[in-house]
Amino acid sequence: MIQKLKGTYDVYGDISKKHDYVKKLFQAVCESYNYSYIETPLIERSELYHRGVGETTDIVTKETYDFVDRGNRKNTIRPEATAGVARAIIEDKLYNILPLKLWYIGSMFRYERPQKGRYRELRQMGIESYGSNDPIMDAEVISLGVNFLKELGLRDVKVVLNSIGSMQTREKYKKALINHFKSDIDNFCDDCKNRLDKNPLRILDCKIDCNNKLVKNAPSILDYLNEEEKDHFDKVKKYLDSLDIDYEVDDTLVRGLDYYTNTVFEYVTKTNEFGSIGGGGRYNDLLKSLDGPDIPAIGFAFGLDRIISEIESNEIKLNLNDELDCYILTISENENGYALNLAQKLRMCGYKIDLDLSNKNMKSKFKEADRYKAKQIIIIGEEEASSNELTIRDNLTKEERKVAIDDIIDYFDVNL
RNA sequence: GCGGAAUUGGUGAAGUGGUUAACACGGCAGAUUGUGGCUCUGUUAUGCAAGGGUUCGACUCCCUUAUUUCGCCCCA
Repeated sequence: MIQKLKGTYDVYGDISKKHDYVKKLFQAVCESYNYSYIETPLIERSELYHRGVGETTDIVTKETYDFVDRGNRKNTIRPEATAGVARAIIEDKLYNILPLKLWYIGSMFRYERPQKGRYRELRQMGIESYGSNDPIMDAEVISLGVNFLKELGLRDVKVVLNSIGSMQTREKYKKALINHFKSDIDNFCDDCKNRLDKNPLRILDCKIDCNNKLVKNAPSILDYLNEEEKDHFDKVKKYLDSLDIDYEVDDTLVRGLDYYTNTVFEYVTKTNEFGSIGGGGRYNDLLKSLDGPDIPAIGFAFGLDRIISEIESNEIKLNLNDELDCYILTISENENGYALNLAQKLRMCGYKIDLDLSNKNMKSKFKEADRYKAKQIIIIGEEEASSNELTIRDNLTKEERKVAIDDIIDYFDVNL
Protein backbone atom coordinates (compact mmCIF):
# COMPACT_ATOMS: atom_id res chain seq x y z
CA MET A 1 0.00 0.00 0.00
CA ILE A 2 1.24 3.45 -0.80
CA GLN A 3 1.22 5.60 2.29
CA LYS A 4 1.15 9.32 2.63
CA LEU A 5 4.41 11.21 2.92
CA LYS A 6 5.76 11.81 6.38
CA GLY A 7 4.34 14.90 8.01
CA THR A 8 1.31 15.21 5.73
CA TYR A 9 -2.31 14.33 6.39
CA ASP A 10 -5.57 14.02 4.53
CA VAL A 11 -8.33 16.49 5.24
CA TYR A 12 -11.86 15.11 5.08
CA GLY A 13 -14.96 14.59 7.17
CA ASP A 14 -15.05 16.41 10.49
CA ILE A 15 -11.54 17.74 10.05
CA SER A 16 -12.43 19.35 6.76
CA LYS A 17 -15.47 20.95 8.36
CA LYS A 18 -13.26 22.44 11.04
CA HIS A 19 -10.71 23.63 8.53
CA ASP A 20 -13.43 25.20 6.51
CA TYR A 21 -14.90 26.96 9.51
CA VAL A 22 -11.57 28.40 10.62
CA LYS A 23 -10.65 29.52 7.10
CA LYS A 24 -13.99 31.26 6.58
CA LEU A 25 -13.75 33.00 9.91
CA PHE A 26 -10.25 34.20 9.14
CA GLN A 27 -11.41 35.47 5.77
CA ALA A 28 -14.30 37.33 7.37
CA VAL A 29 -12.04 38.97 9.95
CA CYS A 30 -9.51 39.99 7.28
CA GLU A 31 -12.25 41.44 5.15
CA SER A 32 -13.60 43.40 8.05
CA TYR A 33 -10.16 45.04 8.26
CA ASN A 34 -10.30 45.69 4.51
CA TYR A 35 -7.64 43.17 3.55
CA SER A 36 -7.85 41.63 0.11
CA TYR A 37 -6.92 38.12 -0.87
CA ILE A 38 -3.68 37.19 -2.59
CA GLU A 39 -2.54 33.84 -3.87
CA THR A 40 1.01 33.30 -5.03
CA PRO A 41 2.56 30.15 -6.55
CA LEU A 42 3.57 27.20 -4.43
CA ILE A 43 6.96 27.15 -6.12
CA GLU A 44 9.42 29.97 -6.55
CA ARG A 45 13.04 30.34 -7.53
CA SER A 46 15.21 29.13 -4.65
CA GLU A 47 17.04 32.42 -4.68
CA LEU A 48 13.94 34.22 -3.42
CA TYR A 49 14.10 32.42 -0.10
CA HIS A 50 17.85 32.65 0.22
CA ARG A 51 17.70 36.40 -0.15
CA GLY A 52 14.30 37.01 1.39
CA VAL A 53 14.07 34.71 4.37
CA GLY A 54 17.79 34.66 5.03
CA GLU A 55 20.80 32.65 3.97
CA THR A 56 21.66 31.47 7.46
CA THR A 57 18.21 30.72 8.85
CA ASP A 58 17.35 27.13 9.65
CA ILE A 59 14.32 27.32 7.43
CA VAL A 60 16.47 27.95 4.38
CA THR A 61 19.60 25.98 5.23
CA LYS A 62 18.01 22.69 6.20
CA GLU A 63 14.26 22.72 5.82
CA THR A 64 13.37 23.62 2.24
CA TYR A 65 12.01 21.28 -0.39
CA ASP A 66 14.32 22.05 -3.30
CA PHE A 67 14.32 20.57 -6.74
CA VAL A 68 16.01 21.19 -10.05
CA ASP A 69 13.48 21.33 -12.86
CA ARG A 70 13.85 20.00 -16.40
CA GLY A 71 15.32 23.30 -17.47
CA ASN A 72 18.02 22.97 -14.80
CA ARG A 73 16.62 25.79 -12.69
CA LYS A 74 16.77 25.66 -8.91
CA ASN A 75 13.29 25.90 -7.42
CA THR A 76 11.91 25.69 -3.92
CA ILE A 77 8.46 24.78 -2.68
CA ARG A 78 7.51 27.67 -0.45
CA PRO A 79 8.41 27.28 3.24
CA GLU A 80 6.49 30.46 4.12
CA ALA A 81 4.39 33.04 2.34
CA THR A 82 5.92 36.44 3.02
CA ALA A 83 8.78 36.17 0.53
CA GLY A 84 6.48 35.07 -2.30
CA VAL A 85 4.05 37.88 -1.61
CA ALA A 86 6.94 40.35 -1.57
CA ARG A 87 8.11 39.03 -4.93
CA ALA A 88 4.63 39.49 -6.37
CA ILE A 89 4.39 43.02 -5.01
CA ILE A 90 7.65 43.96 -6.72
CA GLU A 91 7.06 42.08 -9.96
CA ASP A 92 3.46 43.19 -10.42
CA LYS A 93 4.16 46.68 -9.08
CA LEU A 94 1.39 46.38 -6.55
CA TYR A 95 3.18 49.07 -4.54
CA ASN A 96 1.84 51.74 -6.89
CA ILE A 97 -1.21 52.04 -4.70
CA LEU A 98 -0.49 52.17 -1.00
CA PRO A 99 -1.35 51.09 1.58
CA LEU A 100 -1.52 47.51 0.46
CA LYS A 101 -3.30 45.13 2.79
CA LEU A 102 -3.25 41.49 1.77
CA TRP A 103 -4.28 38.20 3.34
CA TYR A 104 -3.50 34.66 2.27
CA ILE A 105 -4.02 31.06 3.19
CA GLY A 106 -2.29 27.96 1.95
CA SER A 107 0.13 25.12 2.44
CA MET A 108 3.80 25.68 3.15
CA PHE A 109 6.41 22.94 3.14
CA ARG A 110 9.31 22.43 5.48
CA TYR A 111 11.47 19.36 5.61
CA GLU A 112 11.70 18.76 9.33
CA ARG A 113 10.97 16.01 11.82
CA PRO A 114 7.21 15.96 12.42
CA GLN A 115 5.67 16.20 15.84
CA LYS A 116 2.34 17.19 17.19
CA GLY A 117 1.32 20.49 15.68
CA ARG A 118 4.23 20.44 13.29
CA TYR A 119 3.97 19.02 9.86
CA ARG A 120 5.99 18.98 6.69
CA GLU A 121 2.97 20.33 4.89
CA LEU A 122 1.82 23.11 7.18
CA ARG A 123 -1.16 25.29 6.51
CA GLN A 124 -0.71 28.93 7.25
CA MET A 125 -3.01 31.89 7.06
CA GLY A 126 -1.73 35.36 7.50
CA ILE A 127 -1.65 38.97 6.48
CA GLU A 128 0.84 41.37 4.93
CA SER A 129 0.41 45.09 5.38
CA TYR A 130 2.61 47.36 3.26
CA GLY A 131 3.09 51.09 3.17
CA SER A 132 3.03 52.31 6.74
CA ASN A 133 5.70 52.50 9.39
CA ASP A 134 3.30 54.08 11.83
CA PRO A 135 3.13 52.16 15.11
CA ILE A 136 -0.63 52.36 14.81
CA MET A 137 -0.30 49.89 11.95
CA ASP A 138 1.61 47.49 14.20
CA ALA A 139 -1.22 47.68 16.68
CA GLU A 140 -3.87 47.16 14.03
CA VAL A 141 -2.13 44.10 12.63
CA ILE A 142 -1.69 42.57 16.07
CA SER A 143 -5.29 43.32 16.95
CA LEU A 144 -6.56 41.58 13.82
CA GLY A 145 -5.00 38.36 15.04
CA VAL A 146 -6.31 38.86 18.55
CA ASN A 147 -9.83 39.47 17.31
CA PHE A 148 -9.71 36.41 15.12
CA LEU A 149 -8.68 34.22 18.06
CA LYS A 150 -11.39 35.78 20.21
CA GLU A 151 -14.05 35.09 17.62
CA LEU A 152 -12.86 31.52 17.38
CA GLY A 153 -13.49 31.21 21.09
CA LEU A 154 -9.86 30.73 22.05
CA ARG A 155 -9.48 32.43 25.40
CA ASP A 156 -6.25 32.36 27.32
CA VAL A 157 -4.22 33.54 24.38
CA LYS A 158 -1.76 36.32 24.93
CA VAL A 159 0.52 38.32 22.73
CA VAL A 160 4.21 38.14 23.48
CA LEU A 161 5.89 41.28 22.22
CA ASN A 162 9.39 42.51 21.65
CA SER A 163 11.37 44.91 19.51
CA ILE A 164 14.59 43.78 17.91
CA GLY A 165 15.37 47.11 16.30
CA SER A 166 17.15 47.55 13.03
CA MET A 167 19.91 45.42 11.57
CA GLN A 168 22.50 47.84 13.01
CA THR A 169 20.94 47.75 16.44
CA ARG A 170 20.93 44.00 16.41
CA GLU A 171 24.59 43.81 15.37
CA LYS A 172 25.56 46.03 18.26
CA TYR A 173 23.48 43.95 20.63
CA LYS A 174 24.91 40.69 19.32
CA LYS A 175 28.42 41.93 19.99
CA ALA A 176 27.44 42.90 23.48
CA LEU A 177 25.93 39.46 24.07
CA ILE A 178 28.97 37.66 22.73
CA ASN A 179 31.16 39.70 25.07
CA HIS A 180 28.83 38.94 27.92
CA PHE A 181 28.86 35.16 27.45
CA LYS A 182 32.36 34.68 26.08
CA SER A 183 34.15 34.46 29.41
CA ASP A 184 32.10 31.56 30.69
CA ILE A 185 30.91 29.84 27.52
CA ASP A 186 32.56 26.57 28.54
CA ASN A 187 29.91 26.12 31.19
CA PHE A 188 27.09 26.27 28.66
CA CYS A 189 25.50 23.39 26.77
CA ASP A 190 26.92 22.33 23.41
CA ASP A 191 24.08 23.95 21.51
CA CYS A 192 24.79 27.27 23.14
CA LYS A 193 28.48 27.00 22.37
CA ASN A 194 27.52 26.80 18.73
CA ARG A 195 25.02 29.59 19.09
CA LEU A 196 27.54 32.02 20.54
CA ASP A 197 28.84 33.20 17.18
CA LYS A 198 26.00 32.18 14.94
CA ASN A 199 22.98 33.40 16.85
CA PRO A 200 23.76 34.50 20.42
CA LEU A 201 20.18 35.73 20.93
CA ARG A 202 19.06 32.12 21.05
CA ILE A 203 21.15 31.47 24.15
CA LEU A 204 18.67 33.63 26.04
CA ASP A 205 15.82 31.18 25.63
CA CYS A 206 17.84 27.99 25.95
CA LYS A 207 15.97 25.48 28.10
CA ILE A 208 19.12 23.93 29.48
CA ASP A 209 20.99 27.05 30.46
CA CYS A 210 18.02 29.15 31.51
CA ASN A 211 19.14 29.17 35.12
CA ASN A 212 22.67 30.29 34.36
CA LYS A 213 23.56 33.57 36.06
CA LEU A 214 24.90 35.04 32.87
CA VAL A 215 21.61 34.37 31.12
CA LYS A 216 19.67 35.98 33.93
CA ASN A 217 21.68 39.17 33.98
CA ALA A 218 22.33 39.36 30.25
CA PRO A 219 21.88 42.75 28.58
CA SER A 220 18.45 43.41 27.10
CA ILE A 221 17.97 44.34 23.46
CA LEU A 222 15.52 46.96 24.61
CA ASP A 223 18.43 48.93 26.06
CA TYR A 224 20.17 48.95 22.70
CA LEU A 225 17.31 50.44 20.68
CA ASN A 226 17.98 53.96 19.40
CA GLU A 227 15.61 56.82 20.25
CA GLU A 228 13.46 56.33 17.19
CA GLU A 229 13.11 52.59 17.74
CA LYS A 230 12.32 53.08 21.41
CA ASP A 231 9.70 55.64 20.55
CA HIS A 232 8.14 53.31 17.99
CA PHE A 233 7.99 50.45 20.46
CA ASP A 234 6.51 52.67 23.20
CA LYS A 235 3.79 53.85 20.85
CA VAL A 236 2.94 50.30 19.80
CA LYS A 237 2.46 49.40 23.44
CA LYS A 238 0.37 52.50 24.02
CA TYR A 239 -1.96 51.65 21.15
CA LEU A 240 -2.26 48.05 22.30
CA ASP A 241 -3.18 49.33 25.75
CA SER A 242 -5.86 51.51 24.29
CA LEU A 243 -7.23 48.53 22.35
CA ASP A 244 -7.27 46.56 25.60
CA ILE A 245 -5.05 43.83 24.20
CA ASP A 246 -3.43 41.46 26.65
CA TYR A 247 0.27 41.45 25.87
CA GLU A 248 3.50 40.78 27.63
CA VAL A 249 6.89 42.17 26.70
CA ASP A 250 9.55 39.49 26.47
CA ASP A 251 12.93 40.90 25.57
CA THR A 252 14.24 37.41 24.74
CA LEU A 253 11.71 36.84 21.97
CA VAL A 254 13.60 36.28 18.74
CA ARG A 255 12.19 35.06 15.50
CA GLY A 256 13.81 32.68 13.10
CA LEU A 257 13.54 34.68 9.91
CA ASP A 258 16.13 37.29 9.01
CA TYR A 259 13.76 39.84 7.57
CA TYR A 260 12.28 41.09 10.82
CA THR A 261 13.00 44.59 12.11
CA ASN A 262 11.66 46.39 15.19
CA THR A 263 8.37 44.90 16.31
CA VAL A 264 8.14 41.12 16.65
CA PHE A 265 5.34 39.19 18.33
CA GLU A 266 3.84 35.77 18.87
CA TYR A 267 0.42 34.50 19.81
CA VAL A 268 0.89 32.08 22.68
CA THR A 269 -1.67 29.93 24.48
CA LYS A 270 -1.57 29.28 28.21
CA THR A 271 -1.05 25.56 27.73
CA ASN A 272 1.83 26.47 25.45
CA GLU A 273 1.62 23.18 23.60
CA PHE A 274 3.56 24.30 20.57
CA GLY A 275 5.48 27.36 21.61
CA SER A 276 3.13 29.53 19.61
CA ILE A 277 0.14 29.28 17.31
CA GLY A 278 1.15 32.28 15.27
CA GLY A 279 3.79 34.90 14.96
CA GLY A 280 4.97 37.82 12.98
CA GLY A 281 6.56 41.20 13.00
CA ARG A 282 7.73 44.15 11.02
CA TYR A 283 9.96 43.68 7.98
CA ASN A 284 10.71 47.15 6.71
CA ASP A 285 13.77 46.13 4.69
CA LEU A 286 12.38 43.09 2.92
CA LEU A 287 11.22 44.72 -0.29
CA LYS A 288 14.43 46.69 -0.65
CA SER A 289 16.53 43.58 -0.11
CA LEU A 290 14.72 41.94 -3.04
CA ASP A 291 15.58 44.90 -5.31
CA GLY A 292 12.19 46.49 -4.79
CA PRO A 293 11.31 49.95 -3.51
CA ASP A 294 11.92 50.92 0.10
CA ILE A 295 8.49 50.33 1.61
CA PRO A 296 7.83 49.41 5.25
CA ALA A 297 5.69 46.39 6.05
CA ILE A 298 4.35 44.26 8.86
CA GLY A 299 2.49 40.97 8.99
CA PHE A 300 1.96 37.66 10.73
CA ALA A 301 1.00 34.07 10.08
CA PHE A 302 -1.10 31.61 12.03
CA GLY A 303 -0.58 27.87 11.87
CA LEU A 304 -3.96 26.50 10.81
CA ASP A 305 -3.06 23.01 11.98
CA ARG A 306 -2.07 24.34 15.39
CA ILE A 307 -5.20 26.41 15.72
CA ILE A 308 -7.32 23.36 14.92
CA SER A 309 -5.58 21.28 17.52
CA GLU A 310 -5.88 24.11 20.02
CA ILE A 311 -9.63 24.17 19.36
CA GLU A 312 -9.75 20.43 19.92
CA SER A 313 -7.76 20.36 23.13
CA ASN A 314 -9.86 23.22 24.52
CA GLU A 315 -13.01 21.39 23.41
CA ILE A 316 -14.35 24.50 21.79
CA LYS A 317 -17.62 23.88 20.03
CA LEU A 318 -17.72 25.42 16.58
CA ASN A 319 -20.93 26.27 14.89
CA LEU A 320 -20.16 24.10 11.89
CA ASN A 321 -23.52 24.65 10.24
CA ASP A 322 -23.43 21.20 8.74
CA GLU A 323 -27.11 20.35 9.07
CA LEU A 324 -29.22 19.48 6.10
CA ASP A 325 -32.27 21.69 5.65
CA CYS A 326 -34.35 18.86 4.37
CA TYR A 327 -34.08 15.20 3.47
CA ILE A 328 -36.52 13.84 0.93
CA LEU A 329 -37.64 10.28 1.47
CA THR A 330 -39.63 8.19 -0.95
CA ILE A 331 -41.82 5.23 -0.10
CA SER A 332 -41.23 3.41 -3.33
CA GLU A 333 -39.20 3.71 -6.48
CA ASN A 334 -42.18 5.17 -8.34
CA GLU A 335 -41.86 8.48 -6.50
CA ASN A 336 -38.14 8.90 -7.13
CA GLY A 337 -38.63 11.05 -10.22
CA TYR A 338 -41.05 13.29 -8.38
CA ALA A 339 -38.60 13.57 -5.48
CA LEU A 340 -35.71 14.43 -7.73
CA ASN A 341 -37.63 17.27 -9.32
CA LEU A 342 -38.69 18.60 -5.93
CA ALA A 343 -35.09 18.45 -4.71
CA GLN A 344 -33.89 20.44 -7.69
CA LYS A 345 -36.50 23.11 -7.12
CA LEU A 346 -35.63 23.49 -3.45
CA ARG A 347 -31.90 23.54 -4.17
CA MET A 348 -32.41 26.35 -6.67
CA CYS A 349 -34.05 28.28 -3.85
CA GLY A 350 -30.87 27.91 -1.83
CA TYR A 351 -31.83 25.11 0.52
CA LYS A 352 -29.47 22.31 1.39
CA ILE A 353 -31.26 19.19 0.27
CA ASP A 354 -30.45 15.52 -0.04
CA LEU A 355 -32.43 12.45 -0.94
CA ASP A 356 -31.85 8.76 -1.35
CA LEU A 357 -33.00 7.17 -4.55
CA SER A 358 -31.90 3.66 -3.66
CA ASN A 359 -34.38 1.01 -2.68
CA LYS A 360 -33.38 0.84 0.93
CA ASN A 361 -36.07 0.28 3.50
CA MET A 362 -37.71 3.09 5.41
CA LYS A 363 -35.61 2.51 8.46
CA SER A 364 -32.36 3.03 6.57
CA LYS A 365 -33.67 6.19 4.98
CA PHE A 366 -34.69 7.68 8.28
CA LYS A 367 -31.33 6.77 9.71
CA GLU A 368 -29.63 8.47 6.83
CA ALA A 369 -31.70 11.61 7.40
CA ASP A 370 -30.41 11.67 10.96
CA ARG A 371 -26.85 11.07 9.91
CA TYR A 372 -27.07 14.14 7.71
CA LYS A 373 -28.68 16.06 10.59
CA ALA A 374 -31.75 16.88 8.53
CA LYS A 375 -33.98 19.52 10.09
CA GLN A 376 -37.01 18.51 8.05
CA ILE A 377 -38.00 15.31 6.32
CA ILE A 378 -40.36 15.26 3.35
CA ILE A 379 -42.03 11.92 2.84
CA ILE A 380 -43.35 11.18 -0.61
CA GLY A 381 -45.53 8.21 -1.39
CA GLU A 382 -48.06 7.48 -4.09
CA GLU A 383 -50.69 9.60 -2.35
CA GLU A 384 -48.46 12.67 -2.05
CA ALA A 385 -47.15 12.45 -5.58
CA SER A 386 -50.63 12.37 -7.04
CA SER A 387 -52.18 15.01 -4.77
CA ASN A 388 -49.17 17.36 -4.52
CA GLU A 389 -49.83 17.47 -0.78
CA LEU A 390 -46.49 16.66 0.83
CA THR A 391 -46.01 15.10 4.21
CA ILE A 392 -43.42 17.05 6.17
CA ARG A 393 -41.99 15.85 9.42
CA ASP A 394 -40.14 18.23 11.67
CA ASN A 395 -37.21 16.12 12.75
CA LEU A 396 -36.85 17.95 16.05
CA THR A 397 -40.43 17.98 17.32
CA LYS A 398 -41.45 14.86 15.32
CA GLU A 399 -44.61 16.68 14.31
CA GLU A 400 -45.93 15.74 10.96
CA ARG A 401 -48.19 17.78 8.74
CA LYS A 402 -49.42 18.10 5.20
CA VAL A 403 -48.21 21.01 3.10
CA ALA A 404 -49.16 21.75 -0.48
CA ILE A 405 -46.17 21.67 -2.79
CA ASP A 406 -46.72 25.32 -3.72
CA ASP A 407 -46.54 26.37 -0.08
CA ILE A 408 -43.39 24.51 0.70
CA ILE A 409 -41.10 27.54 0.43
CA ASP A 410 -43.32 29.48 2.82
CA TYR A 411 -43.21 26.57 5.19
CA PHE A 412 -39.42 26.50 5.06
CA ASP A 413 -39.19 30.25 5.57
CA VAL A 414 -41.06 29.85 8.83
CA ASN A 415 -39.66 26.57 10.06
CA LEU A 416 -35.98 26.58 9.10
C1' G B 1 19.81 15.58 11.45
C1' C B 2 20.01 12.74 16.64
C1' G B 3 17.47 9.74 20.61
C1' G B 4 12.98 7.00 22.89
C1' A B 5 7.98 4.63 22.29
C1' A B 6 4.39 2.70 19.06
C1' U B 7 1.63 0.49 14.44
C1' U B 8 -4.25 -5.31 14.99
C1' G B 9 -11.37 -4.04 10.36
C1' G B 10 -14.59 2.23 9.00
C1' U B 11 -13.61 3.56 14.66
C1' G B 12 -12.17 2.29 19.99
C1' A B 13 -9.56 -1.78 21.11
C1' A B 14 -8.45 -7.48 23.55
C1' G B 15 -5.19 -11.36 22.33
C1' U B 16 -1.54 -15.82 22.06
C1' G B 17 4.77 -19.34 18.92
C1' G B 18 0.03 -23.72 17.03
C1' U B 19 -6.41 -25.25 14.07
C1' U B 20 -12.37 -20.61 12.71
C1' A B 21 -8.26 -13.12 15.60
C1' A B 22 -12.45 -11.47 21.58
C1' C B 23 -15.62 -7.40 22.84
C1' A B 24 -17.88 -2.55 21.76
C1' C B 25 -19.40 1.33 18.35
C1' G B 26 -20.46 2.13 13.37
C1' G B 27 -22.10 -0.04 8.44
C1' C B 28 -25.26 -3.41 5.76
C1' A B 29 -29.59 -6.89 5.64
C1' G B 30 -33.93 -8.63 8.12
C1' A B 31 -37.96 -9.08 12.11
C1' U B 32 -41.27 -4.38 10.42
C1' U B 33 -43.12 -3.94 1.91
C1' G B 34 -46.33 4.26 4.32
C1' U B 35 -42.75 6.25 9.10
C1' G B 36 -37.05 4.97 11.82
C1' G B 37 -33.92 6.35 15.97
C1' C B 38 -35.90 1.06 21.66
C1' U B 39 -35.43 -4.27 21.12
C1' C B 40 -33.98 -8.77 18.68
C1' U B 41 -31.47 -11.72 14.62
C1' G B 42 -27.85 -12.24 10.86
C1' U B 43 -23.60 -10.13 8.55
C1' U B 44 -19.18 -7.11 8.53
C1' A B 45 -10.30 -8.11 9.21
C1' U B 46 -8.67 -15.02 3.81
C1' G B 47 -5.94 -10.89 7.83
C1' C B 48 -2.85 -8.15 12.61
C1' A B 49 1.81 -1.23 8.69
C1' A B 50 5.04 -3.30 4.22
C1' G B 51 8.95 -6.65 2.84
C1' G B 52 12.39 -10.34 4.27
C1' G B 53 14.38 -13.99 7.89
C1' U B 54 14.21 -17.83 12.06
C1' U B 55 10.66 -22.02 12.76
C1' C B 56 7.25 -28.07 11.41
C1' G B 57 4.24 -23.55 12.31
C1' A B 58 4.73 -16.18 13.21
C1' C B 59 -0.08 -11.18 14.38
C1' U B 60 3.34 -13.01 18.35
C1' C B 61 10.77 -13.74 17.89
C1' C B 62 14.79 -11.13 14.61
C1' C B 63 16.16 -7.56 10.59
C1' U B 64 14.98 -3.69 7.07
C1' U B 65 11.69 0.05 5.36
C1' A B 66 7.38 3.22 5.96
C1' U B 67 4.18 5.96 9.08
C1' U B 68 2.58 7.95 13.96
C1' U B 69 3.93 9.92 18.56
C1' C B 70 7.41 12.14 22.43
C1' G B 71 12.13 14.77 23.44
C1' C B 72 16.39 17.75 21.15
C1' C B 73 17.17 21.39 17.18
C1' C B 74 13.93 24.86 15.06
C1' C B 75 9.33 26.96 13.91
C1' A B 76 3.31 28.12 12.52
